[in-house]
Amino acid sequence: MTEIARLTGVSQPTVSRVLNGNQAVNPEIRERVLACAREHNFQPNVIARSLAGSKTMLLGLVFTDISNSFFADLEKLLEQEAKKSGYSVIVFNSDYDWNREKECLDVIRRYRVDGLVIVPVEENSEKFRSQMESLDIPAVALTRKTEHMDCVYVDHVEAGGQVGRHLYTQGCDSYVFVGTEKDGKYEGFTEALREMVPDLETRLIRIETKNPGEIRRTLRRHFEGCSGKTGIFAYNDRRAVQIHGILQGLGIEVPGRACLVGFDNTYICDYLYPGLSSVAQSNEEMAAKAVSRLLWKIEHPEDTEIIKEPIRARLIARQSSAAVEEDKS
Amino acid sequence: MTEIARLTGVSQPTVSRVLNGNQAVNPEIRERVLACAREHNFQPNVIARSLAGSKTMLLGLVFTDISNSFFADLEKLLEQEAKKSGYSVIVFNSDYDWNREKECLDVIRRYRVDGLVIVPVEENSEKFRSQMESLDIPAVALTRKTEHMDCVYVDHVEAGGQVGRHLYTQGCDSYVFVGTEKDGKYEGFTEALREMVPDLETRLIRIETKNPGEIRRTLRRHFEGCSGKTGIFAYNDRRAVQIHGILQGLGIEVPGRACLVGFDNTYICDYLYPGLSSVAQSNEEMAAKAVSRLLWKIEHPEDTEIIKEPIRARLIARQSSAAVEEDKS
DNA sequence: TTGTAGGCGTTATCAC
DNA sequence: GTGATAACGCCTACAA
Repeated sequence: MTEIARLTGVSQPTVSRVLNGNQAVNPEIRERVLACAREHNFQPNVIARSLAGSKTMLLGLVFTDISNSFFADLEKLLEQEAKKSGYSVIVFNSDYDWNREKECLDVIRRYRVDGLVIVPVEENSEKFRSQMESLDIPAVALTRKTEHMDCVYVDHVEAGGQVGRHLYTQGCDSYVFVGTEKDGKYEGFTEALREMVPDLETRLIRIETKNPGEIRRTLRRHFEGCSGKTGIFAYNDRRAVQIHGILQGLGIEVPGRACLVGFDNTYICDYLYPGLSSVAQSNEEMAAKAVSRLLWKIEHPEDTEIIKEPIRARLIARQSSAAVEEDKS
Repeated sequence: MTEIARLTGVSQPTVSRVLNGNQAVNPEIRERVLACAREHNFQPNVIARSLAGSKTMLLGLVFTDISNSFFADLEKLLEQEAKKSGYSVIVFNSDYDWNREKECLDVIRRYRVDGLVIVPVEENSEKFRSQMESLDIPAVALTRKTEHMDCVYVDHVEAGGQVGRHLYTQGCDSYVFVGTEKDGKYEGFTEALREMVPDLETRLIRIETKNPGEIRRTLRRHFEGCSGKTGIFAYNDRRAVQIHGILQGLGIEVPGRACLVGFDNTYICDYLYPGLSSVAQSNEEMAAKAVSRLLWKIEHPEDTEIIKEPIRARLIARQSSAAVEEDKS
């Protein structure tokens, strides 16, 4: 910048004014400066600007595991949204590990980012709460419902309910949930079913293990012991694909004997045969809401209100949970 | 920092020395300062440090599309590697678009990152070359073989050869390549096959479209017209899964009538039924080599040598390309 | 409209 | 060993 000032024979602040479009500058000088800047492909030093201005134009992004394509997709969208307002993102992975998460937050503090979007490892632990408080940076939790800070998340309970009603409607009379008990999807799933299936307890099993052999044995036992149609709900598509493969190996027809529903609605749903029903979360919406809320907080630090923004998911039904066998024309 | 100096009754530069472990400081003062820093959970302002020191401890990462899980995986590994040396990463997506790539590079320049890892949109175009030159930052190209700059990439030609030989060995007598002609995998695949199959031209088709209907028709026609075993090689797992689904829909047994091989060896390979053979690129190795090379260049700016680092992939054979039908016990 | 002066939070280079 | 002092590149007054 000083260099440009020297070359154009004006003072450095004048160059600054021109480049920032501030105030009024002599049109002639403006042109001269702009030309020179273009010629040298001048890019202002954001670091210096940050130091002087106190805004870094950086957003910190902390994921649990960006190699999970669901988060990868979010990162892309968040970056896009941030870019619209001139922000760049600095990205971290906590690997579902508290200590790493803390390390990430420390580094984030060192960089004096203007805001933070985080997928917490343990969203409602006291540890996390106090860490976020001591951080004291505008922040939004993504994907998880938090009590003590702003959050944008998909309503898993409601989504689980959708899946429960769907599978019931497809004529299923026994059910399998693949995932953990603590999952909101499980809660919503079972709640919805209980309304229609009085003796649900005897008709529902839950599979938590990831061990293929164990899953295989459990499913075989299940299907040997019942003749009706079974509705299977897996907590994500990855899991659903695994179940799908195991069912094929066991010779259980989908959707003939088992209706299968996944979660995340990833590309694989269309590629699998039969097409995998899945619950679509609108990542675009989540990313947009998270960033816009964050920017608002950055610009209005006085506003300490905590906003919880649940986003409704929607079930995309495909052949894997169709009531009738599709024709293969 | 000044604050800590005030609280501990020493000068600010002294605090700096303590915190950086520089030089010799009075042990007593050292302890006092460290204690105070810990108490206030002091994190040095990297921005200011960058301005003064001229190192930002930032690496720029430019991907074509991080929502592709292959790149997402790389991002995670790159970040891990960078972190080992105290670097953080600032992440961009070019979306396979020249202009966006240029925008990313501009922003990267503004942040005065110490180094850059980039997956180029068009690795050997003149445009890209000149952009990288004018950037004038230590940089390494990832995934693509570049002539004018350092690169770390998987040897696709060699990998394609492995697949060709494998499918031939499995007893295939006709072949399908799914992907573009310009792909190194195609080159290696056909070269290897040509050595063993004299009339390859009549036994090989290539599918480039992503349209499921078109693919389906092409494959149906192919299998109606030949009775032997067909080897199918898809340029990535995503594509392979699609083909896999279409084959199932057509009632073509895998690996009975068709042997299928994908590329990237993603999680899905184990989950699919039958398990999908695939080529594993060592992302760990790529990430580690890219970062270590980059750090070396950062520390030795005088070294202008260009190093090309091809990495060998390896074929992971699973049931989808097994010579014999597996037993379903 | 433009230039001068001071400061952002560090590091580095001096004297003391 | 330690404390002044001058950068680093920019922004924001304020003065001209």
